[in-house]
Amino acid sequence: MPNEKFLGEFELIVIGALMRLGEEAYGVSIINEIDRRTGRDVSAGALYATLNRLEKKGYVRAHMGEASAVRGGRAKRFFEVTTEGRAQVERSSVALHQMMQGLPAWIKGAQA
Amino acid sequence: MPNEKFLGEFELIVIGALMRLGEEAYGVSIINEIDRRTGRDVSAGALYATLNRLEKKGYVRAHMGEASAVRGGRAKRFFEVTTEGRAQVERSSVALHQMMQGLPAWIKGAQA
DNA sequence: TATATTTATTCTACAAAACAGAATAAATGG
DNA sequence: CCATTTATTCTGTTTTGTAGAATAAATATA
Repeated sequence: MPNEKFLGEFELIVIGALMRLGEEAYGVSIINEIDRRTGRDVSAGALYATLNRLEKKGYVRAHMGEASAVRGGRAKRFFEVTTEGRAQVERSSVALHQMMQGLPAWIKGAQA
Repeated sequence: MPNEKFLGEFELIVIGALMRLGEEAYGVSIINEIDRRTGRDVSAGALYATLNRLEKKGYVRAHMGEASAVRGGRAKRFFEVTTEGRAQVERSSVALHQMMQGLPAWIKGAQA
């Protein structure tokens, strides 16, 4: 029984943010990136819950940052997408596009 | 506080199927269309639950079909996307694309 | 060196979405 | 009538999505 599941909508958004941020991806920067790109106001709790689930599933990997805070404050936990995670994004991407491609409501979004 | 929510991943898939099927959209044909396009094996229960939820939110509208079954069997319940529903697809589409556009895992899906 | 401040993550709880399988319904051919 | 066919509804569970309070760790400073 091969991999049968697809990523959820928010999971996709979160992984997208990780991919864009690269090295810089941690809690606050992820929240900001999502807000910048989608106008979505994500709470910390919501984000970490999703991040932890994705980690448990092996789609993202985490590591603690150096204690190099410039101004005070707790250490950061950085995240990156795994190869598995990337594959899942592709799977979901394909499914979504196969279903939506050519539909006006979808295309319009694509070029906005 | 205007409309702040986005469609779920499966909701998007289902509405996509409705848009493609047009007049022909009802339980079984929707399940088949989703399978054809995404390889996803959707159970009747899962589909109707989603359809009903979307109806409650005003994103799809339903009407019973004529009693014109060719071979026996219960009447069909046909579904169509509302203007509101179409707008929601667009909203989700924009958000998703803003976040994913340009990422290899997303683009690859688009042209597959 | 206490403690206020800053930055960030974890915890707790709950609502919504996704999903399966059994039950039920309605139609018709025999 | 009753078996068969086609389709929807019901019931229950798991997974995702979400917020807000609590907690943690670091540093500046009184």
